[in-house]
Amino acid sequence: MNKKVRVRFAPSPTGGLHLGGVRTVLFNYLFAKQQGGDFIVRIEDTDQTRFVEGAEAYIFNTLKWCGLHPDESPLHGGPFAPYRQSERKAAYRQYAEQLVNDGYAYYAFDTPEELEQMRINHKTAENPSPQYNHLLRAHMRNSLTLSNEEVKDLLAAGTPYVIRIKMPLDETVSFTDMIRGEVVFHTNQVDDKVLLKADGMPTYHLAVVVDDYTMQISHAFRGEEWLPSAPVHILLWKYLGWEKDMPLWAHLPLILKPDGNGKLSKRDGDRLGFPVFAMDWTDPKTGEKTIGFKERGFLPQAFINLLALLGWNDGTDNEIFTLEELVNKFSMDRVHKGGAKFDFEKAKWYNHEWIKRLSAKDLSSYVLPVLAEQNIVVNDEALLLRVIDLVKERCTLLPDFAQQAGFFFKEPVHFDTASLQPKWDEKKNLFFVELAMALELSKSWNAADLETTFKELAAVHQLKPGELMLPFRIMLVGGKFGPGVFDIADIIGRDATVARIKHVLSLL
RNA sequence: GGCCGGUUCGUCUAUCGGCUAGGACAGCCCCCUUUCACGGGGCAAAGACGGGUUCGAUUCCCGUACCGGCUACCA
Repeated sequence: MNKKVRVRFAPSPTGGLHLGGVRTVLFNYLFAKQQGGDFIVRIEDTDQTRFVEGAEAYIFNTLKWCGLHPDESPLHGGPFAPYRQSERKAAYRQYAEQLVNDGYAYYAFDTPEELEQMRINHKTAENPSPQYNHLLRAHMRNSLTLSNEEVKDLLAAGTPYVIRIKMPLDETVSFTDMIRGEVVFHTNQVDDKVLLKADGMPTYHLAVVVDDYTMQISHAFRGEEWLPSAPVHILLWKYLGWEKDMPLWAHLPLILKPDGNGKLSKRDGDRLGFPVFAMDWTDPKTGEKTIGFKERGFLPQAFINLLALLGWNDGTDNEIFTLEELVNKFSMDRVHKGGAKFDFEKAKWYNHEWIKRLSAKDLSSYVLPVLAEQNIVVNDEALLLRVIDLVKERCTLLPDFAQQAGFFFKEPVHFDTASLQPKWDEKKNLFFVELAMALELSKSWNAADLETTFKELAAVHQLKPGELMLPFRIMLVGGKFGPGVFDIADIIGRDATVARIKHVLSLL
């Protein structure tokens, strides 16, 4: 029997969503949609000390921008509500206690100070991070070392305690990862993770198992950093008696720093000058703002595309995929095992490709705001589309449209006369004076005729068109950029063309 | 330190035992273009190391090295 595919993305609302997070969402989404399954978003907010205002809303805004719509979530509702772990708090304790009763877990009364002391006492060169494990638990204050009476008294007195899993001795825990195959752990090496915290909240370890079970999750995909705690989760599935319902696991490779090594972090983006978060994120406490891919000028299509290809490919040379194509072609067994260093240059290339591919019409809603930044209001849509088609191949990021398209709608504020000055002379000046006159009188107005007029006049003045084109360009657009000059003149029209020539002439 | 994972051009990657090791980004050169792009062509660039298994290993196995992750009452 095949149970329905149900996957979940389970972020904790502690800040902006970064590349790796979005990719995890994406792989979940692609898998779910391909299998005709459900994509669930569950908020893992069991650590109340790390709660960050606005982070949850940010996550949903990001998903919306990416076009990855959840089937169930705290925002969208669903049959397994609530989807916030903080709102499911009451459910976890009974399972933790059931585990204690069944001998799979125990109460631990050690205070944070005692734990710290233990770590200091047992820390050696060979063992820099002592764990609360099968050896050390014998020396700590817990229901394994204390008598039943003592435990009862402590509990009755309201002494703070946590519930820890009791890792079995000399056992082997293994599972088959969809990406990595068989992974084996030895229980002696795993510590007694806290399941239920002193504040009554579950830790991730308990919550993820309980919720994945209750929400009937069929496949659980998460970052590779979770691999070491997998044995705890596997054992919990077993101890809770749910083994046959355990989801299939896949641990996704990490996204690494472009230089050096290590996991990509927000800091790396700041340091190297590229976004790491999907969208702008402002920390409500510090007011610190971190730029996102969206605001940096990426198209969601490109963002999704580049993320998908970071660790996955379809086996062909194709690198450009729509979301729909990804849904069709994605497969977990083609996901890489190794981590990938993030390359911002390649990321930009994806965006450039998507700008070139999208129609002017599709691009216009992204270009309009860029132009509005420069106080340009476009009310001629046909003109806008024509301009976009003319310049889009020159735009890598959306803000590039400001320079490439702005001068079609507004006279440049700055003219690069410095590039003209050195080679400027009276002959050229005269040419442009006459060009302005000729253009004012010309009967037709199109790129081809403009070019003819221009070249004929150059011949009359015994000047090479080549040395006049750049000046002309600078007069029309302000600098050494933009599409063909005659196309520009054609579009901006007679009045603007003549006015800009005269204006720059007056500057020289 | 221990445990787990990983290792093909600078980077992302193809290869499911036959390879003259392919593609893409970045780099360099040429053509197109009297801006910049786009487009076209080309150059340079890789299997961490050592053992096996095999007619044959980048591909399978083992070891070593290196890189990464984890090692919290954080996720």
